[in-house]
Amino acid sequence: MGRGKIAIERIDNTTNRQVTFSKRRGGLMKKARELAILCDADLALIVFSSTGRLYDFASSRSVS
Amino acid sequence: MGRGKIAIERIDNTTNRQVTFSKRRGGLMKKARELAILCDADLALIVFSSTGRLYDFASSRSVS
DNA sequence: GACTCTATTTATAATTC
DNA sequence: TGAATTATAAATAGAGT
Repeated sequence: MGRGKIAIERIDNTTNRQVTFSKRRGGLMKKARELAILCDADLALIVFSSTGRLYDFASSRSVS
Repeated sequence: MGRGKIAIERIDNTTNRQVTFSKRRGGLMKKARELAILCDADLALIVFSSTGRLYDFASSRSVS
């Protein structure tokens, strides 16, 4: 989905893995938010980076 | 991202909303799985449809 | 390491079957 | 409904900053 095609397997290069994590995490959060709004769905998404940092999204109807 | 552009707001038509829910839920789950594999991240995704049905995904490292 | 850019791949809205 | 198709919008891989 970009200049080249990639296989879905662990990215060995650390820098590349971190860049991809940052980009795809943003995309995933955006799509989660869109699904919640478009379809009136209730959802929660929790992501931990490999360094242990936490990122999350929860639709407003979710228990927080 | 399809034949036409849509605004990110609740889809009023019930049939269309259910179809969109099914498609986007699948896409979101796929992207969650890819992020977990590509970036060695730990994540969990929980989705409730407006009818109360539950769908979830958790990477293998997640506590279940 | 967090930005931008853009050629491509991918997801999906509308449609057809 | 429900599954496939297809034209198009959106995400993103790789490169450059």
